[in-house]
Amino acid sequence: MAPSDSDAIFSALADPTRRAILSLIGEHEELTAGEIAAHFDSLGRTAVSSHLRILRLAGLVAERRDGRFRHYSVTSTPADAVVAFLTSVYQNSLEQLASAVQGAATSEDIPAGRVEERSA
Amino acid sequence: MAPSDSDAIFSALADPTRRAILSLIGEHEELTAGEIAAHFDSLGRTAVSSHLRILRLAGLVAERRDGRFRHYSVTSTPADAVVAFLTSVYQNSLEQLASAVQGAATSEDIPAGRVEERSA
DNA sequence: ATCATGTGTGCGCAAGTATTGACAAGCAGA
DNA sequence: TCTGCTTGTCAATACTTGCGCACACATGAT
Repeated sequence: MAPSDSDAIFSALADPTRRAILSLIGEHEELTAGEIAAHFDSLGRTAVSSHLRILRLAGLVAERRDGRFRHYSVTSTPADAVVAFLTSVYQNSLEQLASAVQGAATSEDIPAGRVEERSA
Repeated sequence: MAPSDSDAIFSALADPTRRAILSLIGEHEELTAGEIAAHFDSLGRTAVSSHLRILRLAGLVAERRDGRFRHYSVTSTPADAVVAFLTSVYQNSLEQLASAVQGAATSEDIPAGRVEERSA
């Protein structure tokens, strides 16, 4: 199964910048590469593009081409691989995981606690 | 106290060998470093030890010293950082995430472990 | 044609990984 | 006690991977 390669997903998630990009996209519905690059102007466009490419190859984001723009959005399925791994390891703490997810899922789409990324 | 550094956790989870070690420990309650190294005899003891050290520093495993043995077990809380990130990104697909977790949470049988953070 | 958006490529630098050799800690036997 | 053996880690080395940057190219709008 190509879309859910655990290795690619976890590797992609390993980089804090990529997690920040993912969070940023998650906040909005769609974001262009330029918008993303503008948020991390400490990084060059090529760096952001590279991260986007890795995220895309891992199946974490989807690309929609609109003219010369490329809109990126988060995909819904990749979390499966992460959850699958978590369930295989943290069987004992799954209740907490389930409650955490449920607590967030019951509220429709409130901006759940922003994940605190590296505070450089 | 830093509630499990997201960066360290995701970095630790990035390596497939470490994920395999984590899964292996998760299957059993406790495993000694030698037991783990025996499972990956393609790796040397030092390599396994390094991975264990990284997992320990990330708070993913706990170490219990028993004579000259060191028993490793998975901790119960580290999933928090992963869940926090997942909820912040995949808000729209949380229902599916919740169902996936619930489906796997039905089989819990292990008493909760204790979180023992060892800082060097 | 000109400019803007976004990506691919090559290079340099940094971080991580596996191996070898050696060391500290602990148990068993004489 | 001391010696021998096992467990597990530390130190140093070499190899591989990955990130970020500068330049150039492809695509699309004016």
